[in-house]
Amino acid sequence: MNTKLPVPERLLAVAGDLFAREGYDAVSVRQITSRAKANLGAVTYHFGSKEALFHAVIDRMGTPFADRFVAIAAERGTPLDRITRIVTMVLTERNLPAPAMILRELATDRPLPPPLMQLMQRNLAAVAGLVREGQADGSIRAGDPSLLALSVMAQPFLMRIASRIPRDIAGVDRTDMETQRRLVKHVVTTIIRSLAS
Amino acid sequence: MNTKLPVPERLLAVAGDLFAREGYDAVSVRQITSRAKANLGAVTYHFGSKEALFHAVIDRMGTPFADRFVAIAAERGTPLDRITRIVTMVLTERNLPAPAMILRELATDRPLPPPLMQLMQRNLAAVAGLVREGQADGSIRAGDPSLLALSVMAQPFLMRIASRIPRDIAGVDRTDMETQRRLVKHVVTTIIRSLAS
DNA sequence: TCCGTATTCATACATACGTATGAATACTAA
DNA sequence: TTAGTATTCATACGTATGTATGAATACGGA
Repeated sequence: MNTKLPVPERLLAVAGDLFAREGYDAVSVRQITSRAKANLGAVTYHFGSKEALFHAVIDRMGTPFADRFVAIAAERGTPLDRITRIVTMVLTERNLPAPAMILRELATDRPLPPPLMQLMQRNLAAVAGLVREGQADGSIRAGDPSLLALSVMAQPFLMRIASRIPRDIAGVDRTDMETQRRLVKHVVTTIIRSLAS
Repeated sequence: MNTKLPVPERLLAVAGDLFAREGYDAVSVRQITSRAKANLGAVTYHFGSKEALFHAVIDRMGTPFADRFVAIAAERGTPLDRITRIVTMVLTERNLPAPAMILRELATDRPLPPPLMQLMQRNLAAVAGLVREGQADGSIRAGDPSLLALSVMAQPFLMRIASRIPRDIAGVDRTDMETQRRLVKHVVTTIIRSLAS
């Protein structure tokens, strides 16, 4: 870990990586501080607690993620175009820990961290807005925009983590460039078919 | 926990509940044994280790789950009908811990437990088979059956865990009967639209 | 330079963890 | 009833956990 950066920054980066990959419970404060080349007490000192650091991490990785949603939603193009762009972004962007993080927390009975809730709220609102736009101009079929937004996001989120499923089971392999292009095309086609009126 | 059942049975039941709700790392052997009214050493004695118990739990909850998939796939009706039945089952069945378990493990970088892999393999194979059937009789559009199967399952799996999202964010609320019916209808409609040729 | 605050550091604390141990008890077949 | 195995039980071991403590050091403005 780059020792030039300030300690809280290093902690956020390392913790973000570890939490996203292993989950909150599987990562210890000692792992974080040692990889960040910080003292054991640094988490308590700079963030107050491990949980507070976790929330800060969600915030830090979630804000630019949601910003991308909002930015794409504000671009030019038909609503279906912009939805396609968001879906493609979620599928192809490198180092995008948010989807796995969101799915893991959703799948767990623990109370959702407030920053995670806010993050999902922003993402879904952006997509739901596009759905409403499309419904208004007749390009998207009728239906609850919130539900449709959830349906839209379900596939790219799941496909992203499903790249862990061996190819012989699911036919997904994110490492191969050509396979990835086919995957994006597949997901986009599937989503547009489910949305178009 | 019903003390009439044999200890390994009780351990499987309690551990299944806890692992499904909290995840492997957040559950301790002491929690399991105390709720199962068994001795602390019971996990080691009957299963060998906490991890072995985890695998046994996946196997025990996964087998009937996958059996349902295979059974429905073998029923009468058009392929789209049977896919609809599987999707409805995943969405409405009570006490179905498998989807959350699968999503959480997929979202985590740890090696997938072998029984979980086998479970997904069976589920996806059942759906992919139906897709192939539908492609053969012309009712389902062209496309990689494995990918289409993944696309089909993405929504019910995500919607099941998304019931944790407050209604004002996502419009999902599994507790209300009428809302649930609407949700099933929505998901089924969306999936059929994305599959039909 | 000096002072006061901010940060780092090593270490301690209490608790929790998964597993091992060996004695005690329960059970089953002869 | 007895012998032998299966299971239960309390407890111990070593290690790991998140956080607290107080001394040491670094730093920035007067």
